Amino acid sequence: MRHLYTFQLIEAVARAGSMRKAAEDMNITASALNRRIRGFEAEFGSPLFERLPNGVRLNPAGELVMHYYRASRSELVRVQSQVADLAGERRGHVSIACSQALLPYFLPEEMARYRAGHPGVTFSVNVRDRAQVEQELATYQSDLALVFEPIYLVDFQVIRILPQPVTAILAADHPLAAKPELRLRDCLEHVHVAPSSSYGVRHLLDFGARRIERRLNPVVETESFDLIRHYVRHERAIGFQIPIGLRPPADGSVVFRPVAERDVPAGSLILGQMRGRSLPVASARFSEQVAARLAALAGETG
Amino acid sequence: MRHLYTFQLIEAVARAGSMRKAAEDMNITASALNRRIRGFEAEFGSPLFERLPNGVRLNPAGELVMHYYRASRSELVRVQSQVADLAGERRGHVSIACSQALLPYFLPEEMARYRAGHPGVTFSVNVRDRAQVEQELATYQSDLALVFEPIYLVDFQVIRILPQPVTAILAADHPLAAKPELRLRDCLEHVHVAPSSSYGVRHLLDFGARRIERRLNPVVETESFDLIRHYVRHERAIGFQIPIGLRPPADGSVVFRPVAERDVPAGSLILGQMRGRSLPVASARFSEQVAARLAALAGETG
DNA sequence: CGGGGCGGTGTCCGTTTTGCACCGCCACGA
DNA sequence: TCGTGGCGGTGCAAAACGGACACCGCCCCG
Repeated sequence: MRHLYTFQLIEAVARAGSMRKAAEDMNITASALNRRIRGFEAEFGSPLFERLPNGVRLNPAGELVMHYYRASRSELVRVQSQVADLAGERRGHVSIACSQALLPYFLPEEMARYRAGHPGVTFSVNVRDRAQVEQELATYQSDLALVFEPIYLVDFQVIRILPQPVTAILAADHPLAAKPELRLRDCLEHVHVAPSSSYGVRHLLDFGARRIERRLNPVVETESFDLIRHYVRHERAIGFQIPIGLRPPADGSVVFRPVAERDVPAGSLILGQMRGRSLPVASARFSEQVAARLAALAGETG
Repeated sequence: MRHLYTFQLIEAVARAGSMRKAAEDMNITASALNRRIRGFEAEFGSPLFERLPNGVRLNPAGELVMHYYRASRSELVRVQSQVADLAGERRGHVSIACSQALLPYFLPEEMARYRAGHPGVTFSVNVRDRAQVEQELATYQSDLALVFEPIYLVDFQVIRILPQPVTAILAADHPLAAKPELRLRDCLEHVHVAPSSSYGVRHLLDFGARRIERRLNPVVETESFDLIRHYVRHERAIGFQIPIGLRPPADGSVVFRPVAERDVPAGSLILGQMRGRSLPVASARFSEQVAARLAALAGETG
């Protein structure tokens, strides 16, 4: 939309940290860019950038303006999607920031189910750290977040919570596989593999271990839940994951056992959005579907 | 702000109902206006107006766009006022839609008190019908509403309520002045003057009268509370008003007596804003001051 | 059946914006 | 210490954009 072009330029400058670089990114000359920025600053009534010897940086006023721009832009695409909706087009786009555990089963199923009813709707899925999620929403890069144990602050608005106990993954012939529920102490005494510390599951495990004055000692530490899941087939190790990311394999070679909640507290899978924002129709509908599904899952187990 | 100029034109067209009239209002030619509108429609992806033989009218898409524009514009002035605020300027503007009863004492006092601390802040006060208030807020023409018995719907967000019993105004030597509280029946048997039916006080009186199967029979019916207040000095009549609009005159010629609440229910004076909107700093601060004052008044009487 | 008001278009022209060349400034490194 | 390269900013000419004017077809109404 052309009426936001100046803001687009401002954003580019803020991102590049220099007018010349931003000008190149936006395929205009530095002088034209410079003039637009100064023009806007004059019209707005206050500078948006600190001029430094080696570039520029947004000042507080600039931050506010950028916030206005992002909100404004997202609001506009919402209006456009509403208009498309009332023209009966049923088109739209949903962007989701999510945790890795949602990738194998939950999200593909939900997206396919939604697309079955709304073939015009497209999706983008961004895997994000539990710490990055809030900013992802705040900068309007994603409409929805579906995250395990997010570190959430004021701007994060919870739509629905699903408790997820930490679950151990073991080979079917692992000695501990006989028990219906595992104690953390037992797990730590066996060879185990764990996600790296930026993940919620690891956070909960570390918390539980500290309580009994023990530490995790993973033989493999990785960012990939996939790797963990497959590793337990090769060495008799214990992996950890949350139920929503797990389905028992057809051959029965791997089994899942909950870790006792008195040892490791259950975490929460949270569906959320940016506080106070009204989502585009497609995102709002999809969010309702997911919320309903989470509610159903909560009903099954609890 | 220049980047919203097209929307300004769209608004003018929507208001005028015709491009040519709007063009005249905006001091450009109809052709230029026409092209901007069509240009925007093309860029936006959908027409905003129904073309009728004798003009144009906003279609639903256009309504949505106008809403976006108004929200966007108000958001921008909010950002500007925030920037002014962080520059320590303490400037700003507060617009209030209010009922007539607030005009003589409450609002002047509150505005003066606020301006004593913030001399850079200016006010606009719009007297509005209790039915018009919501739209006033929804179109961002006023930031705040301070109204007696508003007809409020979803978009109206209540900040604070102050109960206001209907109060009779009589000459000090009126026969009923001897009683500390008046019954509605007694009032109706005397000569009385009343506000016209669009006012909350009248609404409550009518309601009370219907309950005892009587009707108001005012010898003077007027939109002016001032007129009512002064009329009771000239003929021995009973007028009606709410306490916040009344101060006993120094000469004691006129007295106020509450009407029994079992006859006429107390109404509510309501401070509100548009739901979900974040107000400019000045308006938000003023709203806090008024809310605190209303709370203090509620404490005194209740 | 014509006149007046409406939205829309073709053409011209002025204003605005852009690109190019260049300035002064500052940090950095030979 | 003195280039040197990158930075933001500016003067000037060319290009692009948007507005004004004249005019079209349409429809309502007298």
